[in-house]
Amino acid sequence: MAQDERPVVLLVEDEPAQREVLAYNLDAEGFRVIAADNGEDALLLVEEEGPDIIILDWMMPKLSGIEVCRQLKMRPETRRIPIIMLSARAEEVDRIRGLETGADDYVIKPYSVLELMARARAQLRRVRPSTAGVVLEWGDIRLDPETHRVYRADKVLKLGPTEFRLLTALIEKPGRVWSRDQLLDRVWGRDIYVDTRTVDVHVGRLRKSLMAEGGDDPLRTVRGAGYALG
Amino acid sequence: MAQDERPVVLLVEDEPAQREVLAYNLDAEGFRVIAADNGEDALLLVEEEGPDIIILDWMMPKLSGIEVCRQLKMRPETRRIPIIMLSARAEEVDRIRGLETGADDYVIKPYSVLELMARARAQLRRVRPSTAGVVLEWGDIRLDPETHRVYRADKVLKLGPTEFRLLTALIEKPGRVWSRDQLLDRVWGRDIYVDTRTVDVHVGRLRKSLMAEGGDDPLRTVRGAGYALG
DNA sequence: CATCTGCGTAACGAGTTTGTGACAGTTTGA
DNA sequence: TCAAACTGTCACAAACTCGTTACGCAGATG
Repeated sequence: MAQDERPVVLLVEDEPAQREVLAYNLDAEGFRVIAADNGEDALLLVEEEGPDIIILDWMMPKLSGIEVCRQLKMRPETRRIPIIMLSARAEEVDRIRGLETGADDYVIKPYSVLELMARARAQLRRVRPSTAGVVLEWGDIRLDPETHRVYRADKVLKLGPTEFRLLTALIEKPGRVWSRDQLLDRVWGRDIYVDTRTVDVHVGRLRKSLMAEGGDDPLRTVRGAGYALG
Repeated sequence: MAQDERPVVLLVEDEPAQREVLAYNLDAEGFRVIAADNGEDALLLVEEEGPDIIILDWMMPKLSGIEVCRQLKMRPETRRIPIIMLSARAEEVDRIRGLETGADDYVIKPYSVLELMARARAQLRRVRPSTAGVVLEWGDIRLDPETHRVYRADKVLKLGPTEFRLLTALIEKPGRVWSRDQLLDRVWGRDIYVDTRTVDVHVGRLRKSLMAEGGDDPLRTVRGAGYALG
């Protein structure tokens, strides 16, 4: 799942004027917009960019919106991306067809831009509910206490329980140096007896995990004092 | 909670084999099915049961589907019930005629059962948009608290009561990690004494049910912390 | 330079946590 | 009433983590 700040919308519309208006509004709405003016390019962009939602015009050169929709909804790895269809035809029959091909919603031209924005947001909420809790961040490292997930540069990292608690302790006050004893208190618990060298080992393991996908070492060793994040 | 809040479909088809197949699928799709094998009975059942949607065969003894449709669409108290017509004739002329009589949609035999189901759902959504109240969704998993039904990729899953409650708890905040104790509180009840390992077993059972029709494991085990959906 | 102290890390066995099949008791529905 | 479905517990295996130790390197000290 793309964990960029802004959700990515793929806008597929062959009419440049329409495309520009929509792109502008979607951008203002907080989406990152990528666009295509035909079905073939659209399918390619889906693979390359993995958008969070797709807005798809019905009539298009090369590959119709219906066909693009059908193909995307057949593949397991893309079927979960919400698709909103745009059409100039108002007939009820068309509406039904649109739903049949698997489109998640359907807007008839001329539409209100606000309505389309609202529907886009609704679809996005449905598939990718926002984790509204507190997220701790430092640099490109993000730690979500609620989901117990740690990201670096938008990639999910795999940490052991102690590594997770250690990082939580460090990221709460970035830059601050903690002695080994302080860390033992905070991470292991006040009354547990563990050798202070254990801290070194776990800092080492955390370093390795944080750098598993590349990137600098974000942990700072302060000789004679302890450790800090940043 | 209402025991049977399922939408009612009236299935009118004189061919027993066809009727059975459709009835089975409609049931699996979440409809309560009532059936008739001729037009006269159909009209009676509409009065007695007030179905939410009607699937109507074209050719039938006593009173043809066209005639039933026309009569229903003339009466104000029944005209709003969506009607889907089935026909063996593929000619476009028939299609138009069907729509003229007031049918809301039209399916030509041989049809894909899935297609018919999709159209039935679409019609129902159109007339009765808030039929289901809140539906909880995550990815391709859908849970309808009102009908007590769980779908994955549009297929109905069979869950035990505890599995259902467990999934409900998890899907309310997708991604969030719940400790075993929290889950015991939420799913089993605050003051019940149950071993925490029971949670593991039910998570295992839920996993099995969710993956019965294929698909990834949507449940995440967070070692030392608990479980999460996604 | 020789020595000393602190730190990084591979390796390892012990201990913990989790997954799961089996089972007996209970509930549900026909 | 009976059969089927469901529940909670247990036991065992597998997977995973933990803390410790030992050894080598780097900086500091003199």
